[in-house]
Amino acid sequence: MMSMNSKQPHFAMHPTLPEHKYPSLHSSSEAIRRACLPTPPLQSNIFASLDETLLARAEALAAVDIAVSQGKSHPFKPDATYHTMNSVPCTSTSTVPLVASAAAVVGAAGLASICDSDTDPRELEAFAERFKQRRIKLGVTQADVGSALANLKIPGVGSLSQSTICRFESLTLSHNNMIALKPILQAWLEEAEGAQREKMNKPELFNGGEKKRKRTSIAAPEKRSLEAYFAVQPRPSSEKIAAIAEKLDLKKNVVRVWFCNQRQKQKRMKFSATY
DNA sequence: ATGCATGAGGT
DNA sequence: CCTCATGCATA
Repeated sequence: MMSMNSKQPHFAMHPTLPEHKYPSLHSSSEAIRRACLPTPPLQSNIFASLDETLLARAEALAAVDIAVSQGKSHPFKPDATYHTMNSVPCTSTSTVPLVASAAAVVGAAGLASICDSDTDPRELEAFAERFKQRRIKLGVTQADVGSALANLKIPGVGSLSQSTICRFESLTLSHNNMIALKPILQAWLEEAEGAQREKMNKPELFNGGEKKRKRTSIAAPEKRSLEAYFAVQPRPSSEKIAAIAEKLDLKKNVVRVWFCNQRQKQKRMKFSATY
């Protein structure tokens, strides 16, 4: 009845990304990344047979894990910046569908060519910082930037949430995501600074929804167990997920999503290289 | 700032 | 069912 009718005006976001603008965020880059990956080693069959052993083992590990108190256990480091991740030998020379002439539009410096400098982690890091600094100077919040993006009228680009802007600034997005967003945010920045020079800007607001979504909260003990399982098998089968879900008394889908999110987390720029 | 969730596109 | 980009809700 009222499960999920109208949330927010889903502008033209992901579903309509004109694949002739940015290095198609999906498929291609995926293959490239995999090709560049060092080693996709074991961890598949060894655990196949001993399920129960695995679970027990993992929980035991979890216990030890917390006892030692994060000495080096999990792959995440909240402070690990990605400089060592320069493993981007994938010559970016392929994805440049020349949009040059459109330079007159936004001001010639926006989303034109995608050169090495745009894919360089260091450059992205530097840009993210400059971006935040200038954004603040403009007196604009992350949320403001997000909604203002829709005013740029860039084909295929709609608004973004405060979450995404925040993640961009803190580099907690995938490398590819950073690369795709950079030109857009850069265009906004220039636009905003130019507009301010003249007069003022016009903040954009949109409707207040109805229908709240509830966020499941996984308790610390369960989370520890999940982390332990994850350390041993990041991609459990449906059956294993079910087993884990039952042991931890969580809904199977919650567990499945938790693993998905955990995998994504590992791939974020800030965490990917250092572990 | 970040945890859990959704949906599109791919296997 | 997965990966990825994103977002709502919330600490």
